[in-house]
Amino acid sequence: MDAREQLLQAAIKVYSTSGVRGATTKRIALEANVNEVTLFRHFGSKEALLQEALARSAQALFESGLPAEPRDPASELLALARNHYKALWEHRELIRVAMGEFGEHPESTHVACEASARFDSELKSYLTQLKIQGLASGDWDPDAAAAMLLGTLFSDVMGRDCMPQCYSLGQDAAVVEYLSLFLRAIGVETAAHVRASRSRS
Amino acid sequence: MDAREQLLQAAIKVYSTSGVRGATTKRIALEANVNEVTLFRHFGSKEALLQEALARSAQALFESGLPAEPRDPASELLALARNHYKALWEHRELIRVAMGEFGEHPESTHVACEASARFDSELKSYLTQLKIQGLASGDWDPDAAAAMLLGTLFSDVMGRDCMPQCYSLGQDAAVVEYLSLFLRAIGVETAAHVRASRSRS
DNA sequence: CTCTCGTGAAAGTAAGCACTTGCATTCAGT
DNA sequence: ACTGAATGCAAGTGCTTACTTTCACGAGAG
Repeated sequence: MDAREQLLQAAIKVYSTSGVRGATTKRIALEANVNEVTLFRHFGSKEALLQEALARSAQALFESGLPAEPRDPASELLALARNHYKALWEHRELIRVAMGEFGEHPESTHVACEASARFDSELKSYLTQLKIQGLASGDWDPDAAAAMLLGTLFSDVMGRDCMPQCYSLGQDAAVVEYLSLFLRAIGVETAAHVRASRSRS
Repeated sequence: MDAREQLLQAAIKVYSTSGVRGATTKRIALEANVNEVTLFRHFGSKEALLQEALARSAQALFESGLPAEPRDPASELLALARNHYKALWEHRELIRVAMGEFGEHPESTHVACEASARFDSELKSYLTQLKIQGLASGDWDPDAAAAMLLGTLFSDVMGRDCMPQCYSLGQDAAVVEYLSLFLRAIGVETAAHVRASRSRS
């Protein structure tokens, strides 16, 4: 196995549970089944290793998959919500730790923030299109609406294992409920679509 | 000044920016304008100090102020949202750091989680009452709705300084928009109330 | 005046940290 | 068979950490 690759993976793993200060070169090397010296031979410093590992992880996190032209908002948004939720869930420890270290190491979270912002802006233009094409009704703000949908998914993921007593619904059922509420909020008609897909889960 | 009190305050301050590992006894003592030895004389260990400081902070964070019987849902919920948002905003660094260390020190976040859960459950029963009394319409789940409202506020606070480019609206305007969307989602009639109060901000 | 109590200052201890050095081993390419 | 690159291992360096020990000082209570 490639020592370099194993070190990168081990680095994210250890960082995800313990942060920058907790991710000691010893622990990373141990996790990678590699000698600690090898770490320095490949990356020069702990900081360089973490930076490379984090940048790589942040890359693949966000994919909206939203069409430029809305056709069936209910099901398109449901697909978006499900995919985004899943991605968030799988990286929740990493996200939590990275957010916690935003105060001290803003540069390391910067990549992730930018990716997330791009995602947010795609959703905004989609929602704006919805209003223009008359597929949604009411006097709401697309920026606020996008923040609401993504924020709801985000905080479900963040909260679900810290305070499970707040989440009586299963994960997919919750996502479907969120979307149903959201569609009513932005005045999208066919809530029946969403209800139907609930039984699929 | 009381050395003990100054140490407690300094502890939260340093912890909020650097976490457990970053909050060294030296830094805390310096921030408190107190000799490092005094820290140990009062609290015995760094861990004990942090535990006491965090427990005290978590206490005062959540106050719903929601009436048991809903009378004017739109304005009652707006007041709730504004107060909650303000409380979250003031403690955002602390919350971020504590969340980031949930993986390693779940016990220290436990107090905060419980307080937050109590808050959530108050909102849930309020929303359930809304449905029972016919002040809200539609087939929505109170648990999901509560998670949606609180989650939206929470993630606005968490995201606003990490990715400001996503938040075009000011803070109060955003809260008002969120609430307006939320009221439509749960089918509460008098959105006019909320719109009117927007100009107040 | 004295005694105690809270504090500061300086020094030290044992452990852990990132990182280095030197040498032995293995293994692929020629 | 020889070379060179990648790795492991043991030891060590200089710094920081939590925490201790010792001594000195000042104020308030008896």
